[in-house]
Amino acid sequence: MPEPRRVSKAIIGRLPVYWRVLAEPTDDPEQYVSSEALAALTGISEPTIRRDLWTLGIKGTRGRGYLVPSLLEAIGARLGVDEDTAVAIFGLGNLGQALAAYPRFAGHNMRVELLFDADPSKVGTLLAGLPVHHVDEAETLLPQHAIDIGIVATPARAAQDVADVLVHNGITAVLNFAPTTLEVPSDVAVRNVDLSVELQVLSYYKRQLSGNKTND
Amino acid sequence: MPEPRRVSKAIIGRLPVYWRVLAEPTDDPEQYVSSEALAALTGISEPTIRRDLWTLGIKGTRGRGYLVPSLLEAIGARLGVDEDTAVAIFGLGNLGQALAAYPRFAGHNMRVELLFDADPSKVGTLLAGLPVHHVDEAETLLPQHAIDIGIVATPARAAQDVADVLVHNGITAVLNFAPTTLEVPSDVAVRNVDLSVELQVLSYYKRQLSGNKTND
DNA sequence: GTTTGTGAACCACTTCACAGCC
DNA sequence: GGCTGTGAAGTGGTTCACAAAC
Repeated sequence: MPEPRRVSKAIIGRLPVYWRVLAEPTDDPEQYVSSEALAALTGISEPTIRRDLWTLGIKGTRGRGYLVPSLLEAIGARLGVDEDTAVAIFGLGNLGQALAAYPRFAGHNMRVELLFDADPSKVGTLLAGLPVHHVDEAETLLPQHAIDIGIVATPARAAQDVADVLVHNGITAVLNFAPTTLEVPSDVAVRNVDLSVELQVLSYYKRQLSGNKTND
Repeated sequence: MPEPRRVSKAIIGRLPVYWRVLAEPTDDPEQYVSSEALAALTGISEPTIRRDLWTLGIKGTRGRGYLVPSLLEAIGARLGVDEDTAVAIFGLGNLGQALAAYPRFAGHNMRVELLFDADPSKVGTLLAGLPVHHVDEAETLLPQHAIDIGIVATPARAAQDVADVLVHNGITAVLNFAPTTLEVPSDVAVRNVDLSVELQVLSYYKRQLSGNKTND
């Protein structure tokens, strides 16, 4: 029996959140979790949770909830958390260095495998135990490593060039921290994280909220 | 004349992107920009752009497009980019330090004003020209500074406590980098940036894309 | 009693398509 | 000819509400 419906983009964005709260080790490991309990932990509404799990073909038990281990297993399988994922980071300014040292890669079967920068004074140094390569070497190094995800942490002006190299080497998943829009073929997935965008959005809501007691 | 329709959440998320490409200094400053040109620069579809600007009450000129300076002005006013915004950062690990040094705050009339950490060895040191305070001092220091946005860059286990302090001191905008769901009153805006979530989503799409050469 | 499962209704957002104006 | 303005249509996603199952 295949799952009843197509797994939408919105659901994919929530799966890691479900996985995060379920994978968290608790000192009181409950066998079952209800949509109500999950809603409290994730901030996602109960009906949405039930609909999501139903869409994924995950079966619960009426009166009890969903069996936690099988839930984790099903969601983890969707996300491919058991597969090793290799990451290359481009741009080792403050942010890139922080990313290279990010401790949570390991807990997600992900490992940083290649580091690139354009600054000659950084090339050849070690960062988090890895050598820093010049970005011009990417064209030769990327094919030698089976990189799954490219992280762009360069200044905006360099980001498109990096994206082009990634695309040229068949990488289909890009996490972009540069404040610019990357142009890539439609078969490449890009997620943008732009601090300025987030701050401006918050700035907007802050103004709305401070002057206005009514919500939404 | 007020705008024809309510400005939706989706539109607010796009405004900073419009603003980013429009504010970028170009060596050939065109007077007018069409929805087609904006679409090429932002990756947002033409009909969506026209609808967004119409919703904001921004008028274009048929046959020409939108006048760039007035567009910038109107969008900037919505976002409140001309108002000074003060930011406090909690948690000065690799990420927090990178954020404290982030150069783009200034270009957005934002300034980092308070730094907090729980590590006594960091307290009292200077970071990006600012003294690091112990997080326990937040309760007294936050009221003394008119902080608009709180940034949470602590480990997950400390994040909720920080959020509680922020809420208690009337801060209504929070940018959360900790991999956890913050519980806040409904009149507080929270934006979550979780690296693990982004990577897992990309991991999902990468698997979808690599096995499937046919376009969607 | 509790909690899932799920069609139907609802709501939000995007796109169409073309009239209106430059 | 070029591009905006906008009602109408379409699509996608969320919530309702209650029957079914434990």
